[in-house]
Amino acid sequence: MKPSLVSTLINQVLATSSVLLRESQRFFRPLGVSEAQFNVLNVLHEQRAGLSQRELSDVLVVDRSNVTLLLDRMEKERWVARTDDPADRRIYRVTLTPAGRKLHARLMPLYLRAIMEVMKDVPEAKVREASAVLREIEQGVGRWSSRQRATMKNGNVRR
Amino acid sequence: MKPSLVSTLINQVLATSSVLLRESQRFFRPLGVSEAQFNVLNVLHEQRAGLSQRELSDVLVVDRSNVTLLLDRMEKERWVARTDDPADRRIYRVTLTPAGRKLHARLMPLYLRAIMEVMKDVPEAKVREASAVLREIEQGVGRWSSRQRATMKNGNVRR
DNA sequence: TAAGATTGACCAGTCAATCTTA
DNA sequence: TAAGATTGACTGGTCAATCTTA
Repeated sequence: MKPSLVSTLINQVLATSSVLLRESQRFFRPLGVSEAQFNVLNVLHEQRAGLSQRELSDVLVVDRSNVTLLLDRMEKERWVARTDDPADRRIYRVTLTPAGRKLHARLMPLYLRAIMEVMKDVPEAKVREASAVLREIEQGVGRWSSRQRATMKNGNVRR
Repeated sequence: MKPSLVSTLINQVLATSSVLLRESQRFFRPLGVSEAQFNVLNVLHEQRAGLSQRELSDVLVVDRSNVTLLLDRMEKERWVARTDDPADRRIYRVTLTPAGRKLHARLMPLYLRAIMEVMKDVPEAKVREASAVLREIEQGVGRWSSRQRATMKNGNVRR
């Protein structure tokens, strides 16, 4: 495998995602939410019982500290609620409010229509294939990352 | 084509890129640069004559205003230089300094080794295929975006 | 008029340090 | 000790407005 090929794919992933992020921001902005907030709506919509902030940060692949600020803004808009967990007082259960559900119900069809429009020329088999490769990359990065951390912990010796 | 399939791929692109960004930040940080700065080094390395900030923002797919700040920090480290364009006084030609080239030469092999390690189990054909699909998505988004802008300009009438 | 660069206000992400509770 | 949430300092991204030059 040639390094240039691999490098091209990595760059392509980053470029595509950067374009996706930019356009989805432009798409959501006039609708009153950010792309990150839409993700939160999506995740919580599937989790009627709510999630802890820690769980949210894992699903969203962002730092815990960032979830705090994201939820602060969404709580101010009354789209999500932090309620105390009855069993563990360290934890908030984060849930959608009725307003949050309503917002999600309004945005989802618009979003789906837009991405179907974008992808209408790509055959289904290719879509499946690409998803699978990306998943492999994600896992590869995960393995690489844990190996790195292990190396660091062991003292990172040079000789 | 089912919307859920498309939606899955989009989410996968965003998740993979988010993991890539996070890990490459952790990778570059101890080396003294950010991921965005490494990209700048890469782009300028291929362009001995230098680029305007506008051209840089197009290649990097970021806003012009952001290039200003990025270069401010890199100029302070003496990795890049802004020189006046002899033909157009509005423009800076941005080039790598010798220190910038040296840094690039030091980082590139480390980076290539890391991504080869990450991708070593993915067959070459799949890598090519995935690149192609992502390129199609990127183009699809581009087309969608221009159509949106055109619609906005025409007054965005409801009836 | 338009195009390149900058500035200011904002959102989103990271990390390191701290507080509270398990 | 460890885990969940928060805070503060920082980078990186967007947009809108402004300044200078074409």
